[in-house]
Amino acid sequence: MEQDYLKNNPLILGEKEFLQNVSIDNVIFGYHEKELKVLLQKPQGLSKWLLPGGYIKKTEEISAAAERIAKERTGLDNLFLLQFKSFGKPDRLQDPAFTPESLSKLSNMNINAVNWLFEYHVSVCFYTLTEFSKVNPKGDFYSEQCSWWGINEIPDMLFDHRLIITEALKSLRLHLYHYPIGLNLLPKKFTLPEIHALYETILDRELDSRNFSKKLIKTGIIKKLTEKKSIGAHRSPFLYKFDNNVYKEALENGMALII
Amino acid sequence: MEQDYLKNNPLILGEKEFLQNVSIDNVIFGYHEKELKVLLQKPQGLSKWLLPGGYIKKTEEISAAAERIAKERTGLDNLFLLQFKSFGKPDRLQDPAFTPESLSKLSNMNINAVNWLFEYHVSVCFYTLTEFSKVNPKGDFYSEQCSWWGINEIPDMLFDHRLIITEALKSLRLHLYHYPIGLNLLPKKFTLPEIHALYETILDRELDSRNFSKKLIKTGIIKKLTEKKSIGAHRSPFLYKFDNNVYKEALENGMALII
DNA sequence: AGAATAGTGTCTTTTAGACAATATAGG
DNA sequence: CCTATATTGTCTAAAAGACACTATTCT
Repeated sequence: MEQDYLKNNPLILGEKEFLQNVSIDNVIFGYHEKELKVLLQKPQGLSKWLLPGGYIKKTEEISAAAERIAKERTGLDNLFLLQFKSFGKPDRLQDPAFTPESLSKLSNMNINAVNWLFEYHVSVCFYTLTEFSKVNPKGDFYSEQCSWWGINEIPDMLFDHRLIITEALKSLRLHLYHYPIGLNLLPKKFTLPEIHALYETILDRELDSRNFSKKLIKTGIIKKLTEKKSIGAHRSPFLYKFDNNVYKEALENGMALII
Repeated sequence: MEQDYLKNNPLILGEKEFLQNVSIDNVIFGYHEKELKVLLQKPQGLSKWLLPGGYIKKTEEISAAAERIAKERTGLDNLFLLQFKSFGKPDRLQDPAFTPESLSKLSNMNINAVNWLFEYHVSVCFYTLTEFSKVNPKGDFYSEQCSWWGINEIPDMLFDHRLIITEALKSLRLHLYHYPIGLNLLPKKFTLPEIHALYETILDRELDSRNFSKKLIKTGIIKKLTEKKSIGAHRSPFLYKFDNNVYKEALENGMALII
């Protein structure tokens, strides 16, 4: 991991290897037991937090760059990243916490103010949603910390990264009405209460369980199994699984789920 | 106009003034009398057509760049441009029709293969919709032609510009279900048959006129006037206008219009 | 009067939304 | 038997969708 990041280190490779004036930022949402969180990093020596982001190699597509960056910077793999918006303002990267001094200290290199990293970068942003209890995010070489933050408790962020998170959340919620989610998020076999809680958490509002089940089942996207899940006490709920064909079709062409 | 473009000419100013590896492309849809068209340019000496696009100055936001570029390259002003997607693949700009020779000929300058213009550019794309009968698009200094093309008769396009048009059209159609359109497109006072035709044209399908009117009026976004429009023969339809407050609110927070 | 287009109403089916009692498994 | 949770049905209101006749204006 660390080797990977050093091997691809923009501070070392610089503008020979990477595109200039464009960058990638990933908003990685994590869900677990009715909690929606977002994965953030804190560079050593800086006081603010950062989205896991990076630069695009001259040889790769932007979507591939987003995946590589997510892996290198957090250790998370096989994320289903969706591009949602690009951000570009001349002063995006001007932040009192991000200076040649802080960056020099962080990297143990001599970074000066005309370094390309301080230039105006247009950031192409992606978001994804994953199960955060199973994954163990690892910060990279430069990150002092890499951790999940509750969506309502975002710490002080560098640059315009708070805005980017807000926009990503908007996109995620809009997405929910047109496309299926949950495949990479719930266990292969899951219960109705589980997927119900997932939707409630993302939308941050209550959904009538009777109406929710009716609608979701009517889309044909989930199939009831004969098995039940045995949880600690009381009644064991039936298990369901996604119908892969319907799911794939809905991902490509959209679906109507008015919840 | 020509002076403006020369003043801002990327071929002359180059990487000192503009961001590298990022560009803007605008998909300008035009509507008039049941026809949906898109504005394309053909550079002198090239055999393929191009979206009006350009580069971002180091001092401007991407949205401002999109507006400036639209104006410089087509003469169109006050367009309501919406960012819809960014495109980035290493070989995006590799096209047998786009070579140092063709560009040299086009610009009367000596452009060689290592010029920054041939590098991998991530294109941030915007689209807009305008009335094409009122506007007289002017090509810029480098464009031999600048003209409207029917949405189903797109000519041979340079680079990935055909894909960009396809994606823009998808976005426009999706947009139609969530946001109002027409304010910059129809005359201030318009008739029900006119706005009906507009929606039918964009969606490329028939909409029952009775149901369409009912739904549109129920949203409160249009108001009936007492005047009628007199068109050549037969019955004169009533005029309507948009309710500016409702329209603005719907633009910001979305609306439900299931048509 | 006739032709062409604008404008509008009703019925049926589907969907949304509100609402709570019953069934079941584990203790 | 008790408790906690899963599951499911009905009613009403609203909306969607199918459908065609009447009104008006101009010629």
